[in-house]
Amino acid sequence: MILPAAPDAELNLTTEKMEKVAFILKTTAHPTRIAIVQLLSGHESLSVTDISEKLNVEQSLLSHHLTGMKLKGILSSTRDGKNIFYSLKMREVVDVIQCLAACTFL
Amino acid sequence: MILPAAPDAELNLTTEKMEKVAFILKTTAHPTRIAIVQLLSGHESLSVTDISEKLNVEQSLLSHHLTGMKLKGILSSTRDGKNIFYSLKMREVVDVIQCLAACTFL
DNA sequence: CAAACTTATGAACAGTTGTTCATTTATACA
DNA sequence: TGTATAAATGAACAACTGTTCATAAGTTTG
Repeated sequence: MILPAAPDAELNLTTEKMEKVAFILKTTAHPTRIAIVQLLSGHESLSVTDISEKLNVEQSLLSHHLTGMKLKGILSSTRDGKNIFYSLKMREVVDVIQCLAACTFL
Repeated sequence: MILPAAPDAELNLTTEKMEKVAFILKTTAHPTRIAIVQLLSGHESLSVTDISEKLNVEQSLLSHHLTGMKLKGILSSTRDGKNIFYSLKMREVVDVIQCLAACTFL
């Protein structure tokens, strides 16, 4: 059973975990990548072309972002014919973004 | 009233908010800075020397991290005599780290 | 198989970030 | 006022990141 964190609980991470958390944060910390997460949070999966059109990001640049995020475990992909479909693998990042986005002062 | 996010809720952020979220994530995405947040989550405030000793980070480097985090609104500081005490201003980052840290696969 | 389409890759480059070191500023106290 | 202590600053530099461009690789269809 996973206990929900009490408000303002004291953190208690090992060095290793801090590095992993930093890694995930870093991987997500970019407007385009957040937009990708946001978009995929509302769709089971989308092709590169879909994402490129919806976000208005050029193919090559998007591909770099996508492959990076896949490499780091945030996304997964499968090919269907000519298309490659990406989907959210690490759904927790949605919660993280949600959490920060809920901050009234932003 | 702020509603808690439903599990796997769809994100819906404006471009501006995505940039702000990215900014916060980026500011936090570093093992030392996460360690700082962790440490301060358990103390009202700590001096630079306190933090330096507890985290084993050299004074100047720590100062760079601290002033950066303060500049970006994550920390605040007040002087008391020779010491400068830092404390957590944006407590939401604790929740963000908490959330990610709770991922079982980390 | 050639042409069209979709996505990935790699080189190149600018810009940013993390770190170290030396120096400076601010405060306390003898 | 001089010395000690605490923290900030700035220059310098290596490492990393984001972006563009040109090209390659995989797939479908004629």
